[in-house]
Amino acid sequence: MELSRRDTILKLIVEYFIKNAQPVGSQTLIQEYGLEYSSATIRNEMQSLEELGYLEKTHTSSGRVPSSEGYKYYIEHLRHKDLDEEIKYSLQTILQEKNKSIEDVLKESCEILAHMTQLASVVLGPESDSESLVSIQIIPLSENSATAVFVTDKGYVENRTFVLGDSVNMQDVQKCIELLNNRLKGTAISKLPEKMESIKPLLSDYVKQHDIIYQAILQTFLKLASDRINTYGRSSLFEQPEYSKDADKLKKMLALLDNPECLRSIIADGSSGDVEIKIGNITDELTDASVIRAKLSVPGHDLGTIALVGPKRMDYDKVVSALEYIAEQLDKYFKEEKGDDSEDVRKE
Amino acid sequence: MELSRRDTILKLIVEYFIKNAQPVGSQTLIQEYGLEYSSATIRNEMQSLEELGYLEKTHTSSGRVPSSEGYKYYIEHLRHKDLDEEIKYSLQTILQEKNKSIEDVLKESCEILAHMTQLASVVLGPESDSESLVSIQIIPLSENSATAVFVTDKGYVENRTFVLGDSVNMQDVQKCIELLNNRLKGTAISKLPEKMESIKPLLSDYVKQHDIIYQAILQTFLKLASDRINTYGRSSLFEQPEYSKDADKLKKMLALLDNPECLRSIIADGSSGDVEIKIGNITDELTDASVIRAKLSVPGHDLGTIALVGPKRMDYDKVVSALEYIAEQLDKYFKEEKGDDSEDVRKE
DNA sequence: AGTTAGCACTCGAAATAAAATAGTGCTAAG
DNA sequence: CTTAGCACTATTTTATTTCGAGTGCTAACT
Repeated sequence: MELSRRDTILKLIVEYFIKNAQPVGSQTLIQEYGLEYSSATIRNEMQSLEELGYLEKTHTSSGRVPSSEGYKYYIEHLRHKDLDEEIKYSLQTILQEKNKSIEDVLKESCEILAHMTQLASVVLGPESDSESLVSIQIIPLSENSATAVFVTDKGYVENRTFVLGDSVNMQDVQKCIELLNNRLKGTAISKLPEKMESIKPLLSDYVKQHDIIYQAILQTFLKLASDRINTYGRSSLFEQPEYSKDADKLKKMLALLDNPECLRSIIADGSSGDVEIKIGNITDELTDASVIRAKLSVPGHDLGTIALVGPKRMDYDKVVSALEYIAEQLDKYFKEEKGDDSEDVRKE
Repeated sequence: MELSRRDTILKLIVEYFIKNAQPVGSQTLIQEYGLEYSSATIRNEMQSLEELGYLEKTHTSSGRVPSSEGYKYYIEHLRHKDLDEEIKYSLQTILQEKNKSIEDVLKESCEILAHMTQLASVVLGPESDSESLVSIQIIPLSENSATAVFVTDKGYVENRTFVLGDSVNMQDVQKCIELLNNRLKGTAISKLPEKMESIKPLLSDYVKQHDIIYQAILQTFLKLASDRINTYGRSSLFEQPEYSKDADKLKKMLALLDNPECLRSIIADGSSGDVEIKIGNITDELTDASVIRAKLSVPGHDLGTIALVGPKRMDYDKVVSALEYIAEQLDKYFKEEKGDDSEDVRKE
């Protein structure tokens, strides 16, 4: 489909700006892309586009820069939608590996993405009520220590070491773990801390140093139930002129990436399924950053969320295409692999 | 002990510069610390100190700045050596918690340190030949997946998920793990990959899809044997004027922190025991950074290494005192806790 | 009616010049 | 040995100029 002159100009401005991080003037557009219109015509179109809210000026006599609305329009109507071959190939390799936990697949995909897009990426574990405890194992390490391993149905593992001595002994820990295994298998990890509360009396009848052990296990459960969030490619952000030229902005951005709660609140909300995009005004502090987010799931199963974070000026086409590709491939993979078992999966 | 006039002046210059990141002039010293000597006298001393190699000038008519030698002299002869109460208290809380793996204790200590000193901190796991495999457990997650958990004697846990299907079945994985458990218990994690090689033939007689499983487990072993390295408080570095005013320097620093191999090579070498300090010329790129490192161990047992990384101008007194305190407390803790079992420990 | 050449005008960035500041080193006197 | 006094130096700050990329508008052109 042929684009209108106006759309062509908007598209080129967005793409030039994404690439060069410089406001775009009418002259530039002609030189760079050999547009057939005169600079005055282009200026007129630019003026209209500005009135429509798609472009902005940094000062009275500067070139134009896309507004948040401009990016949004670009993403919806103008982007190419074809995924960079290099990214596709890299992701393919990772997504097709069997015997890897989803955790690891998402992690590695995000590393790739961060590297290829020069943005920071974030992986947020699945919601804690769609993940349940499968088993607790106790493994003696030496005469005086043992580690307890907690495994969830998503293949996530958490562990806690007990140093035995006057205050704690092996039998007690073992009894305790046995009891918990019986009582807690299949419990959603978000429910573990409260269920633990109800088991407390039982424990105290049964085990000598119940309080120390109880506290330790409760802590582990809290950790298990809290969001697992990891970031990658922080240092990629240096390559972005927005940040390499403005230390303060970079600082705020990295502060966000270092703050799990805040990051979570930005990335977690929103519905499952499609790729979602927030342009500008990510937080009160970060008014010119963007977040692109994909919540990955197979029907009824939350697999976690991945997101890319960076300056408002980012290659939306590339990022959106890549995230869509990941979502699609994971979907395909689960349909294939599970096959007829899928019934069982959906029941949970 | 009274310090000589020269030492007093050097001490004050180092401390002023550490605090304010500004070259120190004779006038400043008088105003700030009420020194009894005239500015000319101080200038003369400064000149001598410069000739001795302890001070430097940034340009002909600037104030003085400590040289690497100057810092070294300060650390050896002039620092206060008393640990900040706040740091001490925070560390105490962490170091006294029982039932926590060393891994976690070091991690949390480093987080505290990074925060309190405004530096980045690094934890490097113990050397891989002083850590051995204790057990492998296989835990079914659902009809078509299972996770294998690998535990070391230091309480470190690694895991790998197997998706069952056409290519892999439960019996095979189970048989495999059983075999490995029998053969590999007690093996140093650095030796696992090569020992695995020798087991390969056995496996192929025994298990159908040995190759896929073999590869997966080998990968896990490699991961287990590779250095575990984590960094904390990267963003603290922004508070340092060295980095907030020089994006390029910051970039290089963060690149180092993002590069596990390079970081390892800087932090890992050197002997066990004392706190070691490298001032300036950390890498070819980072000529004005410093690293302070403490390899923590109980006799015969490497517990890992922690390090603080930052600009050459850092509060050496605070950092060294804190690291010494951690080393000392861990030592005490292990002596207490292990008690008469210490014989057994030393044998390994 | 839509397009374009021409031109005055705007604002920021880069270059230049001037002033202010914080320091040194040296000399000569106390 | 210490220090007051002073000439000298380099950086930082501030002010001034110049330059250029870009706009908006008007009037002519197709």
